[in-house]
Amino acid sequence: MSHSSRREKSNCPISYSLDLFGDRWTLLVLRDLILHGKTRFAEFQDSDEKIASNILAERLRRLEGQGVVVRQKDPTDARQKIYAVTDKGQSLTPVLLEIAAWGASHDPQTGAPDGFANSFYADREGYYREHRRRIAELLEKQDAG
Amino acid sequence: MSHSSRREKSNCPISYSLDLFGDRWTLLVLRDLILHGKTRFAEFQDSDEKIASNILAERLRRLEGQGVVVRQKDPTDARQKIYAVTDKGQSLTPVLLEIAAWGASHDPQTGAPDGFANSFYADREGYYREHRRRIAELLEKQDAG
DNA sequence: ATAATAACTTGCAATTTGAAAGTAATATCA
DNA sequence: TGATATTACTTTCAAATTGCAAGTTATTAT
Repeated sequence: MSHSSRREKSNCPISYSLDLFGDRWTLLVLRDLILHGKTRFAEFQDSDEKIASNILAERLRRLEGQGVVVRQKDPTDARQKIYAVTDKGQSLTPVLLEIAAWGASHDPQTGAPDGFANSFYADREGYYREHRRRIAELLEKQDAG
Repeated sequence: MSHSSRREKSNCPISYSLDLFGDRWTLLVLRDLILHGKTRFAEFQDSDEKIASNILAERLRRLEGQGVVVRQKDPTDARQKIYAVTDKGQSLTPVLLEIAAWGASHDPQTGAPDGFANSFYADREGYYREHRRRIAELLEKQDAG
């Protein structure tokens, strides 16, 4: 009975999206997965915002249930699970980048790289492409390591 | 002590953004303001999701406090307040449209216009332009009425 | 004058969150 | 091999937030 099931029906696509990630933590987990290439439970817990383990577990369960994330066993260590985004999850990249760009351009103390928002706004498609490259590279290194 | 003040500091631009709109209701209010041209307290209450009046009041107060929204008195009726987005608020349009497009493309039962997501993804900048036109037109009609 | 209306506020029960501690399975170390 | 760490969670419970319903206050309409 958590989340949307008590709410009024709405066929608004924004409302649909918010049923899935309209809370603080879900988008931060997706940020770590999609933008930072994180894959382990403990890695999500390590980020600055310090998500509680019970909340993290619940959010990952929901994301998996909605087909946004998959949970695989780590072949090299049976204690660990590998979390990864599906295509449905990957397609949230532009949402995350817009949110990041907005934050970067309005937070006087942003920690985002200099000129990030401007170069993103100047050529979104180009930025997406470059981002894909960066992440592919990052995950490749992880597999190697 | 509500919202971010108890949280760990993070200089992540996404975290900054979520401090402002990382909850269900704030983005729905912004949707109504930015995408539907709503301007009155009662109009926000009328949307399908049925936000409670105390929550709505609190969210509008925060948005005003953060310079995302302004509250003006209606010159023709002293009971009413006119809510409008500032430039900072307007610049959230791409965030909302990305969220809408994602929802529309993944919700089998979306109520979004046919082909919305595709035409948005095909030419974002073009869509932003057209959207600006539509809203300008809409607000003009409201002033006339 | 009287009744509506608009924009809120208040009170309170119910839900959700967050911090801390605990558990189970596996891996590493001495 | 037995003891100690790790990893990914679960459990517990107090505290914070939410959501309804019912006010309240200041206008405006009849």
